Amino acid sequence: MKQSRDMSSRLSELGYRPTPQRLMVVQAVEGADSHISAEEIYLQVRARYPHMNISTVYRTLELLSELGLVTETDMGDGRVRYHSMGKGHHHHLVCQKCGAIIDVEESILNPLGAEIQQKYNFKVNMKHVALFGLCSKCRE
Amino acid sequence: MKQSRDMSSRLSELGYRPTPQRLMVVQAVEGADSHISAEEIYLQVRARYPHMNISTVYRTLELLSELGLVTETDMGDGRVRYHSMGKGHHHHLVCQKCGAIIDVEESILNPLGAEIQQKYNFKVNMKHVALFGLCSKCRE
DNA sequence: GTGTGTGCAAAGGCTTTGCAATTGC
DNA sequence: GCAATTGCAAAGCCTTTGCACACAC
Repeated sequence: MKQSRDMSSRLSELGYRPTPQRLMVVQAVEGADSHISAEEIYLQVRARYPHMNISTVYRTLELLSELGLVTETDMGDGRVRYHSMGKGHHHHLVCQKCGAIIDVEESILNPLGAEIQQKYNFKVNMKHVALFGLCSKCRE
Repeated sequence: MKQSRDMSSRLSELGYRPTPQRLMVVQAVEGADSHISAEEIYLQVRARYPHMNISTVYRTLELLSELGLVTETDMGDGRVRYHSMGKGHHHHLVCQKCGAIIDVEESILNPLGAEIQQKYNFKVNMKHVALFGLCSKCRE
């Protein structure tokens, strides 16, 4: 997995050890179809490596997040979800009724971001956007 | 307070008792300058009514929220904040560095909402939007 | 060796729940 | 009187922290 190798070397470059635990967390994040929670990562990694500990998962995610290698998004369900920066990002529409999560192309928010930057001198973090509402099914 | 009277009659209309506890929670939400947390409401109400209990606050807020009388917003700090629907709403820019919360006029999101509705048939809940990023001070 | 990283267990913060007692209609 | 509502205490959920051990360099 090329991405993981990148992350691995990225870690050593920055003076962090690319430990097996860290690499397994990285792989889980990169292997996930979509945003993945700490617990999901934990369960996935633990299947291969039973000693894995949930605090290590959290600590690794915190580190990766600080380094800008993964993003954290709160989908409104009381837990944080993680996503690999390397995979390109997009935004999310979260249905408040059925919980469906719909991915949205990134560019759709650009005009809004530009306007907010201009009017409020506020730089919107475009890696961290979730909008809530009602999906097509639930609107019927 | 006119709003509170409205809420009070609203509650009885719908078959819910306008108990003192509920009315005090309503007043606290309406009296707040901005979004207020459950704990802030609790402390405020308890100052006048020492028996008040935090679970009653949560239960009341849940009810008010179901009835569409207050909105819940997660500002990304791990707790939910509440806002009276009667006071008109706006959106928020939350600085990820200093935590500042900047109010944004509601209309700024209208074009985006329209586009999402058209392209994804998803109805964005415009009462529930917070965008994260860096405020002007922290960008320097 | 020395500092970095891990595992474990415990605590932390916010929110929810079970249940008996109380209240309002 | 009866259902709705409250207070209390306990639990629940996700996440963080303290500390001793283990590991890498």
